Amino acid sequence: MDFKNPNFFYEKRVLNMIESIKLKLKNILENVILNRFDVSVNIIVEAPKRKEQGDLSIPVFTIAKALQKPLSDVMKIINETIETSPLSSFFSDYLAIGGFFNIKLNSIAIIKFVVDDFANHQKDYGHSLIGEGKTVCIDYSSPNIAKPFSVGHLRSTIIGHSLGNLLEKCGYKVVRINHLGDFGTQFGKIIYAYQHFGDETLIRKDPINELVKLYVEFHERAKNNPEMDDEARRIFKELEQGNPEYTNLWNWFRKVSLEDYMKVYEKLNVHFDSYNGEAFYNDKMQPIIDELSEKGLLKEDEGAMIVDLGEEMPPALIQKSDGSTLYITRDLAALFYRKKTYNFSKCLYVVGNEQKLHFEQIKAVSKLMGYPYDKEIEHINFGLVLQDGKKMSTRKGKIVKLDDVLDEACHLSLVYINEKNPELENKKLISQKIGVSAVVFNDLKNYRANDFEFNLEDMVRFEGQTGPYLQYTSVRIASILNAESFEFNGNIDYMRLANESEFEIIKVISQYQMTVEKSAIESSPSILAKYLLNLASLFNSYYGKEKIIVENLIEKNTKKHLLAMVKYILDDGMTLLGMQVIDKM
RNA sequence: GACUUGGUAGCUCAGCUGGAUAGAGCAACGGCCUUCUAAGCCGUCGGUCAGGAGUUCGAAUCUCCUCCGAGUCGCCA
Repeated sequence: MDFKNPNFFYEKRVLNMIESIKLKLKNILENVILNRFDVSVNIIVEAPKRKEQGDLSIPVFTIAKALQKPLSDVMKIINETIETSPLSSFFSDYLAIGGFFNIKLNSIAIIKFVVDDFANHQKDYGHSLIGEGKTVCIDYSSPNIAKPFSVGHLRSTIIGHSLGNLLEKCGYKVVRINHLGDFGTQFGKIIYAYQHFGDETLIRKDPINELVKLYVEFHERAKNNPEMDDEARRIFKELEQGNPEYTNLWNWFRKVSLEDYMKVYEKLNVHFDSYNGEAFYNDKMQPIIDELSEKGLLKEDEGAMIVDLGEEMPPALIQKSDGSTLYITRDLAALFYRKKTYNFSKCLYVVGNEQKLHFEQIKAVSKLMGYPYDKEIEHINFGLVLQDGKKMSTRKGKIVKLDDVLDEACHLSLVYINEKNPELENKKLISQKIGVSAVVFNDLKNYRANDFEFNLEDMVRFEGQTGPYLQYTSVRIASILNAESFEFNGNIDYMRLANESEFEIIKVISQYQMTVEKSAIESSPSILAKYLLNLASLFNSYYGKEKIIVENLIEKNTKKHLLAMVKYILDDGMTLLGMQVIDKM
């Protein structure tokens, strides 16, 4: 281990400097204790809760207990070990508080590292190599044709989009797949409804909304006429088998729906590599069914074909008693197709909590078939969009269209601009970027698996932990940095950055890469969202008490370096979340 | 009923591989703009971490039980 080598901490850039120090410290202490006492302990090196307590902290209780020695003796051993280790040059002070051995970092060394690291990488600061050479497929958005793009699909869309960005930042090759819900019994229903009580001219005028009306009406009528459901199933089966009349209608419905979705994707700035939906796999299911049959996994039950999954899970229904296929059959076909086409190392499905069982079944079936996909596919579940504590549904006609939500948010941000900065140019365009980003951030800031109460008022509130707060922070910095020319020239006063408020910011900056990796690995954009809020808050606090544009040139330049780093991370982070960056608001 | 998931400040939520005095934002109240964007900053108020038991030097975090909410449980997706 060559701690003196300046490149030591750049190794693969897997860990930032402080994390790296923590890990080395842990290893050194564990080794010393193992060698001296022949006792193996797990030593924790963490950050203390309060900043007066230093930068690193080692709880000594467990070690003392394992060694059966008093705390003070163990403290002494730790102190000696650290003092004689090459790490000591990164530390400036040691404090024993209660049962904790705390360490203050040598801030100058850390600051130099962070600032140099940043200057060397700039545009790809925070970029990681953990995904190099690996491909990840992400199945997200996947709206159901002939249904409006609801706020329910919003979650899948923006979580998936953000995960794609995060994974790319970590070096993965990402394949973004919009697995359109363009097949299934619902099409039998819509076609039935269209043929019995639809109106072509109305649909041409306002396609999506009319199709939704038909769908809703079908369900209302079917309540008292259960034979309509049988008829819809029959129609779908014929569609599956290529009935030309139904296929034409299907094509039409699909086309107009997709045109509608594209408008939303444009607003959200979301894109896909593939729009192969369920229908795409219509001719790719038979080989799967054959293989299941050959492997003796398929059996008949009440006229349907199922795969028995044992005690823990209900059986997977592969083929209905009328011979038509189901969602899971098409998903299996899609899985095999994606593996063959993209050779993914992971395939993520950004789909709601309620489909948990479905993905458990897919894993179980593929495992029974002898494939390792159960380890490669991952259900990125997310919570329901609730309204007044209840799930929103198109069947009951309670529809909240995403388009309306976005418009409302944009409109409100325009109202705010007129209030706060009426002279601003391009108000309309900027208000759209603020409004859409507010909706995106509002969704991503909470842990995805939890339910989500849909509240327009909270969403467009532009105070506190919101998208506009992040944008506003970036804008404030932009207005300083753009006032006169600035570049990273390294002409700075490191001592100044060692002041408490500056060093706090430096430490957070140094955690950016690790935060991005953690967000990507845990598929949790909320981790990054919380981090950005924290960074913005630290900056705003700093901004409130420090003047940046000062007479002293080196002081001014030093502060600008700090601001430029903060701004880069805010902008890069917002982009990763799928928000838009602006320089005036 | 079984399985999954959640219950932390009035509201929205962090924190959960056990660590120090449980944190933010909103709301309420009080300050701060002749000086880099006040969509901001500073401060005050606010908690039996659903309840109980257990493990531990130490529990919001782990285990068990109870209560409450949500989701899922073959011919929808």
